[in-house]
Amino acid sequence: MARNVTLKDIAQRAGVSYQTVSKVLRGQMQVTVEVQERIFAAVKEMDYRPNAAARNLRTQASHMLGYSWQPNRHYYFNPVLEEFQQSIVETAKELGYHILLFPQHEGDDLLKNYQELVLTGRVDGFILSGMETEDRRVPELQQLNVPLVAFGRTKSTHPFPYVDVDGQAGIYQTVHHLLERGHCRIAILAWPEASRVGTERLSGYYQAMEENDLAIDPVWVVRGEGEYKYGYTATSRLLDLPANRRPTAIVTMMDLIAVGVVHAAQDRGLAVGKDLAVTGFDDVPVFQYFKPNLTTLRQPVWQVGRCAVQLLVNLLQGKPVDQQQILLAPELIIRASTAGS
Amino acid sequence: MARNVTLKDIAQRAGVSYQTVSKVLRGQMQVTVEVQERIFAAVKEMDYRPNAAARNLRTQASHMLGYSWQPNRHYYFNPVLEEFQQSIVETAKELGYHILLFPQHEGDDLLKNYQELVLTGRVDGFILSGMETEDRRVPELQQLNVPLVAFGRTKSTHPFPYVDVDGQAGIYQTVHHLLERGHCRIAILAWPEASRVGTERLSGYYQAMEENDLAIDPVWVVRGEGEYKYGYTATSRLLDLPANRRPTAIVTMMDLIAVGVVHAAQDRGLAVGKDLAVTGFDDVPVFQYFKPNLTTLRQPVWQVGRCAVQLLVNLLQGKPVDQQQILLAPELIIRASTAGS
DNA sequence: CGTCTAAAGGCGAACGTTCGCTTTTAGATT
DNA sequence: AATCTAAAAGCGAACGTTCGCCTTTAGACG
Repeated sequence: MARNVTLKDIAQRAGVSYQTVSKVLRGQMQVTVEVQERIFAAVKEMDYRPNAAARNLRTQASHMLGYSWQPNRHYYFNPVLEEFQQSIVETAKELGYHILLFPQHEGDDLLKNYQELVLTGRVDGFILSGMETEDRRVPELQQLNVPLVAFGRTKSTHPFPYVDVDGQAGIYQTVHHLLERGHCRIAILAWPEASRVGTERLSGYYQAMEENDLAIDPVWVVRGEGEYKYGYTATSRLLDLPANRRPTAIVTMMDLIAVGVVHAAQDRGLAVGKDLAVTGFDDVPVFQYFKPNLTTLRQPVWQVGRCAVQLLVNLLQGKPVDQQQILLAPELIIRASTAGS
Repeated sequence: MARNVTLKDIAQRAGVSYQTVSKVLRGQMQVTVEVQERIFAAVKEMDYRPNAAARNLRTQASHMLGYSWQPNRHYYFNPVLEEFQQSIVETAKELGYHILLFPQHEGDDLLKNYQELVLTGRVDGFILSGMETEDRRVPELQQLNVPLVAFGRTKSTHPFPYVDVDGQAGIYQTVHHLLERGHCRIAILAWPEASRVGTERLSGYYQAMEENDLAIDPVWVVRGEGEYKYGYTATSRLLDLPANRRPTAIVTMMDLIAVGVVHAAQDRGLAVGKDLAVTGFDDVPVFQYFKPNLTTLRQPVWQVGRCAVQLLVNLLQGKPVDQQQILLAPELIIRASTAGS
């Protein structure tokens, strides 16, 4: 590979000192028009690019952001990963940053891995996703004094910058939609009590039901873990209830769970959308090939990525930020699974 | 953030010159046991990490690999992305490298983007995936003299290092399996003639059929583009054939296409697995929730990632490599969609 | 006892920037 | 015509490494 073009090469050709070239290129210095033109011409002709390592060394910043997510331990199926990655890469690029990949496996020694990246100066800050209720990453990074922005909140009392989707508003909207369709016995497959996201979404359900003065049978609120199977078994139990307590609609917090619900209903000969309404969460693209198509909440993943990167970069550059905690509303997509009869 | 610990800090504490510390830490120099112990003790106590930017500047290498893939332009659904990313990150880490994210959108000015990364010295080489038959990235990167390893081949006559899955062997195996199950009218939904991968996989079909002295009705070999819809419409046409020419098994090159096939068959009241055998390609995890489960070819994605990174790093470090073109066999996973009657 | 040798460690320089201060130049002001 | 001032450009130093060569030291040998 040919030796790289440096500031000195440009300076020589333009007949100025190399420091002047540096300043002119970054707009830190005023020079006569001729000099400026000579410099820009030389840059163009020689195809000069500033050396990243030298710049990083001098400015003590890498212009790299680490992106950390927690891979699903069971199998590879992360509906928002690709979209999110693309949005953060694109936004970072616009702001002059790059994204370094940094998956965080179950058993990994977190602290050590993060230190490795931070103390070597390889990254300036982190974007975290796949947040858990009690996420170890947040306190540990904060202790290291590393700027971070998370996609999602934790239970932590210590405030930190995040961008999240307003699950409460989303579920509220969903339940509202079902009420409009005439349902009044609505069940919800929630998550364990310890789940922060779950609890918050559930409150959207309570809110909508209360606003319409509907009594909630305690058995309609199911708490449980798991995905497809959870949806299937929980639904079987709900459908075993006597007719006057049996729900006519089931709200879930994940498309895959909703698919479990659909299958449980179909296995009993029920027509989903007609005999039973079902809703999901996430709008996973591939489920468009399931019948019936799912009414679901689409997260504004792209926008979350944009906000997160913008926020992080502002923090890094010491710019004032108006909001360190951002909440975005999901969009209700109405499809056949709640079509009504 | 506290000032970073440097070689000089360690040197001072250990009572040697900082250059000596550098050499000892990298095993380039022999010193007395006492000195060595003093150095290691100081490193440990002060938690020293070499500064990446300084090291990169001096060694003219970034120890970063760019990972470039071409996002699906229609929607986000890349079954192997996450697994592949994790395998390359893990392998890179073992070899002292990091992965920089670099999605390549449709309309992007390739050359400019790559130059940006390479000429600034931000990455040492590239891992490419999502290869197209005539992939512009390969010649352009080669012209820039940038080391690369691809996941997949192109039609290019110019040889380049790649790791790929042996689609011919995979389809051969699949057809062989169907023959054993007693099928002899086997159709295949191939890709357009221009597709390199498609043509190669198709040859596995011809090979298996010929070895068993089976005549191939030309209408069984369908060429077409698209995904789900292609599977659906092509199947409808095949099932319209008169009984003595109608295939009893359909081989596809993608799970999603296979799902289209399954739906087309089911819509005519056929029982897939019994009346019609169907096979996919990729073993997309989420299709385990489709009925019937698909017989499919699982790509050794993790191993591909490992090989690709190892190969690239060897090339970068000028180590001798025995094989620049690596072919790995996919694994046939037999499930209900070819169960037989 | 002087000389040679290898091992142990030191030292200057360079990688390509950016930063802050100094010098030169040209034009305006007294 | 001497002085002042701001604009234009230059210059040395530093960021934290690695590299190659040089110096010192101690022990072996004739």
